[in-house]
Amino acid sequence: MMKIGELAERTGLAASRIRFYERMGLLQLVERQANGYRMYPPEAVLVLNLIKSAQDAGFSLDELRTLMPPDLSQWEHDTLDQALRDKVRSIEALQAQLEQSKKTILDILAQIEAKPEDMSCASNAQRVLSSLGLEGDAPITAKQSPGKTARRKA
Amino acid sequence: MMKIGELAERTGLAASRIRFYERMGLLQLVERQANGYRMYPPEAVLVLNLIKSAQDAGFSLDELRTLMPPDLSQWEHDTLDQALRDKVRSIEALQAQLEQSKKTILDILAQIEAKPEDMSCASNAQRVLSSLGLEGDAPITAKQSPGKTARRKA
DNA sequence: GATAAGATTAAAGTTAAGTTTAAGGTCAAG
DNA sequence: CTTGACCTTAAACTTAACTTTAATCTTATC
Repeated sequence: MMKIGELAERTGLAASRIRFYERMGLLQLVERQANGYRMYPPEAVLVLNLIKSAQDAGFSLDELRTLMPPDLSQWEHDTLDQALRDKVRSIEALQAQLEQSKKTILDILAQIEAKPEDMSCASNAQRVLSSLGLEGDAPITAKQSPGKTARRKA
Repeated sequence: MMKIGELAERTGLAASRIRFYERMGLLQLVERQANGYRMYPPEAVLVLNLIKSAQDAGFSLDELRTLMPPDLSQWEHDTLDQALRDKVRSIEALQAQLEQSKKTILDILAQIEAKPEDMSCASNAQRVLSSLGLEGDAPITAKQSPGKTARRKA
């Protein structure tokens, strides 16, 4: 059993962040001493690292709250299983999108490099902009729900 | 030349968002009529679509503000070029990270599937958790700056 | 001329994921 | 018995990227 400072040190998370996760219902794995101090079992390190990994994998805290087991022994198998499969699919979607973004950027770079010596920057800019196929999404009908992807890394 | 409503329709962005971009200094490409209405040239569609694409590629509005040309003809070649190259690198970093996240999740799935018939859910949870190499980052020295990656798609 | 659609503004609200602050308890060491 | 490190809480603050609201003006249409 350890106090919050040690848990913070062992996970690399700020103590405030650990308390925040507890408030958000993500970390039930905690007891209180007589003096009010939080005491954590060693598994709390695993759980917090799992939370970190899951966040990096694109899970929001909100998603995690519905998925994380309250006491490490109540994993709801089917829910969890489905969520993991969903997440793999959404990671794959993001990967595809990133690949596309990368291509777009590389295209832009190529276009810029390919600027004719005698062309003005202004014309080149026009040329580059117009040649990118940035015609937009034709927002004719409904917006499809975008699906969660990656968080920014704070 | 078009009014904001048409530009909104043509780009799929809410008018409030277009005004917001202007306030943020991202869209100088706008004039005012005698009545106060904003009027946009057709290129504004290109610029906004470029902003959208760049956002999807992981540029923050802040980054974009320093990169977007005020009038389509002042691209600072070297700055822009470098920013694009940087962004490609950070996209590649995010791709690698996503690949890792995906592997982790697939590992977890495999572990869950591999649960021995006679093992309790609790023990299986323990087994899965402990076998993931979630040992944390050994936050011994400094935090390296994480580098910008992808935005969430709103 | 009334109504409605669409434009304007400033200012306030929203969400996520925390951090920071203020005001205080607890505990080991000297 | 005081100092300093570490713990507690509630509440306020932060940042990004917008949206919403409220109050007003313009323009086109019936």
